[in-house]
Amino acid sequence: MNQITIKDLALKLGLSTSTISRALNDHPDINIQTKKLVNDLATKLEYEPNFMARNLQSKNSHQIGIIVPEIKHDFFSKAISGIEEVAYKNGFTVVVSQSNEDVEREKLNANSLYLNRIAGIIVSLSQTTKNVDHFKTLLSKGVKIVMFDRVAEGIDTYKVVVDDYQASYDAVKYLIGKGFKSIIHLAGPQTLLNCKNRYLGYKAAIEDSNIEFKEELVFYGGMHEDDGKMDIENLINNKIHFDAIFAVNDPVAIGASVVLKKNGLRVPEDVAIIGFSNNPITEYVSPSITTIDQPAYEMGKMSASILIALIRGEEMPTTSKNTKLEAKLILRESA
Amino acid sequence: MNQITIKDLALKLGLSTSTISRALNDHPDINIQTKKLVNDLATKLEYEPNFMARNLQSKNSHQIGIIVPEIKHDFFSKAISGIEEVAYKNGFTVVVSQSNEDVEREKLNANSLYLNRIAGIIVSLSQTTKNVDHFKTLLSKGVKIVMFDRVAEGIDTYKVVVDDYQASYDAVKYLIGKGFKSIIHLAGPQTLLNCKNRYLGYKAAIEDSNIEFKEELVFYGGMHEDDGKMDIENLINNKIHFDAIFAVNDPVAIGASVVLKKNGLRVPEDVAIIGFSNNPITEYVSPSITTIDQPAYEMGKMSASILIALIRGEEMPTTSKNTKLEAKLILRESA
DNA sequence: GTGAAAGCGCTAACAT
DNA sequence: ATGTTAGCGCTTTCAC
Repeated sequence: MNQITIKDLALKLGLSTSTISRALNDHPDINIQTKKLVNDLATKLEYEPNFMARNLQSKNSHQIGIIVPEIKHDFFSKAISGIEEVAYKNGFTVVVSQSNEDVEREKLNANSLYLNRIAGIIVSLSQTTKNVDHFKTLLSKGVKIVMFDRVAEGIDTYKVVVDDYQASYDAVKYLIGKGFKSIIHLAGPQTLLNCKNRYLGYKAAIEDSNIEFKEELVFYGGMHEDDGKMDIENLINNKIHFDAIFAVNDPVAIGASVVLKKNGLRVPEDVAIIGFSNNPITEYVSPSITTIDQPAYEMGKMSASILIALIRGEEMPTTSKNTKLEAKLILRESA
Repeated sequence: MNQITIKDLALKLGLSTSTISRALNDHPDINIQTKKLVNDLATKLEYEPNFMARNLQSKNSHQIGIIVPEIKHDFFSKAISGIEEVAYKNGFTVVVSQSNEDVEREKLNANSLYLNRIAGIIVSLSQTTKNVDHFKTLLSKGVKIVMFDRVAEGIDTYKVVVDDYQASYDAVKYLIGKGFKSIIHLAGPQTLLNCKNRYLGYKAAIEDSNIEFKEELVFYGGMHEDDGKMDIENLINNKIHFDAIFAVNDPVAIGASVVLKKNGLRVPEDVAIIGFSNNPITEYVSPSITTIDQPAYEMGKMSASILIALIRGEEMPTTSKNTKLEAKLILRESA
């Protein structure tokens, strides 16, 4: 573990550490021959710069912190891959942490990243995050933050989302066009802006048609499979009539589908279903689930590009603080 | 971004930085009143220690690096959660990176972790990793390494696996007991020890029964869905007879299942299938896939415990360098 | 073109 | 119980 340092190189070459440092960093002042000398010895001795020392000196770490609810969700793991892609290309490494849908864990993660003097944070909020004061604090301390997908209102930072409103609007319009009349919405936490927009898109689509909007047909819950199951079980037990479901995301849609089948209801003949995110599993379940594709990988890349520009104080890749990427309806068997 | 440092505290309190440092770290020598004084001011001023400086000084980072093929696989994301769990409890943070099944990327990731003076590395090898010289190099530089699931032979480090041999043996014995006679094996890269053991378990189960073992019934390929598809397509095109499949993992099993269905073959009546890993998707596909459950979360926790003990030079939680956890057959519709 | 010296924030041996 | 000093490995002014 005995690391070669620039001091070692300096000693062997009879030069000063500053010359070594400059040579290694290709500083214009240094004689080209000296540079060669230094670099040759460095490779020969397998010199590896100590990033910790360099970071301490330069006061920033070239590490990007990511906080997502759960990496096991296909959407998030794809987004992370996108972030990694851009990060590596720009000489940044990536630290991933999960909030497990728990605000408290989210706070801990955020703070721990900060203590490690992370260069910036890319975050997608947990379900239980009601307010984002912990991120506002970091922001005020100068930490660069980009939010994606699960973003919050009322925090002044860059955000990368999909046009949740429009995509939801289109999906529900599609259901209406197919003749469905009692379309319920299994909604997510309205503190999350994307969930709110999905709800608003649903509402607008209904109101723009000749159907009466009923708030009683909106059921607010979580974003897991169990939430979808519970909602539909309740509806069936209470004999509430509906012929289509617009779910806030795919797990909820799948949970709903499972319960419907168990109760002898046919999908889509008796009840149609549309989910959100295009999780690969939606293609495998039977019936396969109609859903909305979010460009997860692209969202990750975009978030990273923005964050890195922010860190470097460079020109931003986007004009607006709110980047909206396109999402599109993927037709399958369930609707 | 102007950080409060111990120097600031020292100045305000008229004490030396060393006293502040010791007070903050609860050093026994320090007067209890002084400690209170220091800690109170620290909280008041929102002092946050600079980990980079601390790490530079102590020459280690309290960061654990993870390298997995792809985080989107349920097995790996669960394992990562397990690692995180233990890491956080012990004051370590976690840096995740993906090799994308590419050795070259794996090498880059490993080296980048090393340059960042990571405290240790937990790795599950990529499919394309034929030799592990890059890890041997790190090992010789004193980096602590733990391998899990996709481990290699011929490298002297701690490993956490499932009893792949026994689990495979049991699965194939189960198929034989059900009366299947032409059981093929869709095998993974034999450079990965777990793949090799799954193959050996398959072979032993066959040989221990009254069935002739035929190497022609073993098909070596990758670990993705497409590999399973390709193999089965070829078999069908070449009219090779088989009545059961033991696949090296779930994606391969699912790929096989899809092609069988497409060709009008019934699962399990015409061909039975058993996968490996208990990916949640195996429960959702139709027919659901019989598979072997690996305790992913536990494996992650165990790997992290071992690595941290290794880093701290503490007593090891395991007696052997090879930890084997139990895997068990989960019966579903496909076999 | 190169060197000397200071400092990033923190810790720890060695005083006192 | 507290202070002084040095140093972790690197970069960067300021000299020459």
